[in-house]
Amino acid sequence: MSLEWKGIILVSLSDGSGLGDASVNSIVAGLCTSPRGCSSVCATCRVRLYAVCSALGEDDISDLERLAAHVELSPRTSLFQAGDLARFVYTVTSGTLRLQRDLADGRRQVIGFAIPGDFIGLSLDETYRFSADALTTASLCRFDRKDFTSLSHVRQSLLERLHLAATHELTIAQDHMVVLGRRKAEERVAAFLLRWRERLGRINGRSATVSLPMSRQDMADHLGLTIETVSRTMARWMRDRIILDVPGGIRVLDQQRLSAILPD
Amino acid sequence: MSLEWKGIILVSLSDGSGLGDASVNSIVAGLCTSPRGCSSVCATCRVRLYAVCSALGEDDISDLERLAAHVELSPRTSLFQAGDLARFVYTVTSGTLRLQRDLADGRRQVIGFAIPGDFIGLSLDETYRFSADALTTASLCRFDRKDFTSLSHVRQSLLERLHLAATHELTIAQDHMVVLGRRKAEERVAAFLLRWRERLGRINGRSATVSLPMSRQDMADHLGLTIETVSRTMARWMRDRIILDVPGGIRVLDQQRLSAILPD
DNA sequence: ACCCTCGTTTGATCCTGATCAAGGCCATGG
DNA sequence: CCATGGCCTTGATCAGGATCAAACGAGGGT
Repeated sequence: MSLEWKGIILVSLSDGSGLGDASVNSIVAGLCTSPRGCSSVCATCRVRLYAVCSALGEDDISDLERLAAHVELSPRTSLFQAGDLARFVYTVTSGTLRLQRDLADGRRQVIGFAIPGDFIGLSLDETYRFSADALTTASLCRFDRKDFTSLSHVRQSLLERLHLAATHELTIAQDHMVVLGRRKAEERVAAFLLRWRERLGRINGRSATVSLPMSRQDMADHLGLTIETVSRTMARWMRDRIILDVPGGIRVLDQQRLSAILPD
Repeated sequence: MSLEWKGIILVSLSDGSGLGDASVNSIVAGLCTSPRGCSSVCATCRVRLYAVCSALGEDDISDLERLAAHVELSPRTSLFQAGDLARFVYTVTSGTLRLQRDLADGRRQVIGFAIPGDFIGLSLDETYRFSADALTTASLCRFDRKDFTSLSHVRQSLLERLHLAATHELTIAQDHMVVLGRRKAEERVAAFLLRWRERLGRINGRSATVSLPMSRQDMADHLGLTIETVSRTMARWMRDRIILDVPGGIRVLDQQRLSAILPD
């Protein structure tokens, strides 16, 4: 199977994301022979302390850096498709991606959304079990899966951090099972908004304004609902002044009532 | 919080499970000072090659064995409850357990079922996020969580195997999200039967007869359905000669048609 | 300005699976 | 022997959310 990188911009666009020249450097990191020169990339990385990379200190980070390639995606482009040969693993450094599985008849399940600091590509299989698509402009650190695995054998702290990430993902997945299996429509939407806000808060700082880079359809496919149900639910909350419609997201006006929708 | 071990039989009952005297020895494994004496326990363990223990060879297994305590549960007894202090991790050696989360208003989500070889207790939290209850008589190897973690720092292969288990669990959880989010009632039941059969086949050998130690209610709570829907669906399949009712389970008569229910 | 398109909202109706209710089966114990 | 209770099955009815349908509104292109 050929690995086509549809829509990937391999050269950083200096789009004001703050990475700027560092991103350009990172593209050639795999070829970089100067330890001093390479270290500037991870040194300026905004997610370094949240991502699996945090496992490695100043002294060891260059081992990882040598393996890293920088990837930029434009909105609506695919990082990989379910079934593709799983050659790479990724750390998201900016933007939001959608992870989904598709059934033969067109039904979709959005497994989750990946945001800065998230690790993508945990898999036992030789192929990816889901597709990953950029919802916004997104940048990622790309590692060859084999190299990354090898390094994790040498630097045990990296393996520990990887295991932590997997366990964390598992917890999230199990939480979501409860939502999908036993929550009513309104509760599902509330659960999503509250958790999404919480997640964003952990990287951006807590805010009443919650950006929603995904479409209503994406939310519906994540929550096992239809787009109409999601739309109606949120419209009702807007009438009730629980949330406010803002461009690119919503603002939580009444956290109390929103939380109260979710019996726990 | 006090740790009450409701219903746990600490002494093996020699119930014909094949562990017999070895189980009795394992209870005192934590105190055992003779390497020769202790090693007999893991040496005769039927799940050793499937479980996380497989990470350790003949030479290192005694390290793990020294930490192990053997636990037996009678049917309908609890191993731990959601919210309990997570002091231990477990490997199932025989029997079936039900893992579930409960909502305040009585709704339940069965996260999954644990069978021989499965590892229970992966968690970031200080407390368990779900309850674990025995459906049948069950035996488990119990490890102090701290000790187990420490050992995994020393014996890297154990950490690797643990990470493998977590990743495997994650894959299963994500598969189940698709079932809960996008499958119709009939497809959910079919998906469950087929996967359960597959799982049992991996440890017992493939068979048309599938034992179902869980109740209809458990299946319903696993699949996000009601007991009536599960019952009606299986009753229809029995009329259609797709499956046959046998005590304690079912027999698959027509694998073809059962698989065909699941568009993939 | 116009029309497209795409995502979203809103309304009307339908249907799958939930809920309510009753009865069957079988093990246990008096 | 029958009473009890747990679990399962089956039937009747209901309703939450899906489906069908139409209109809206914000870009973007001509």
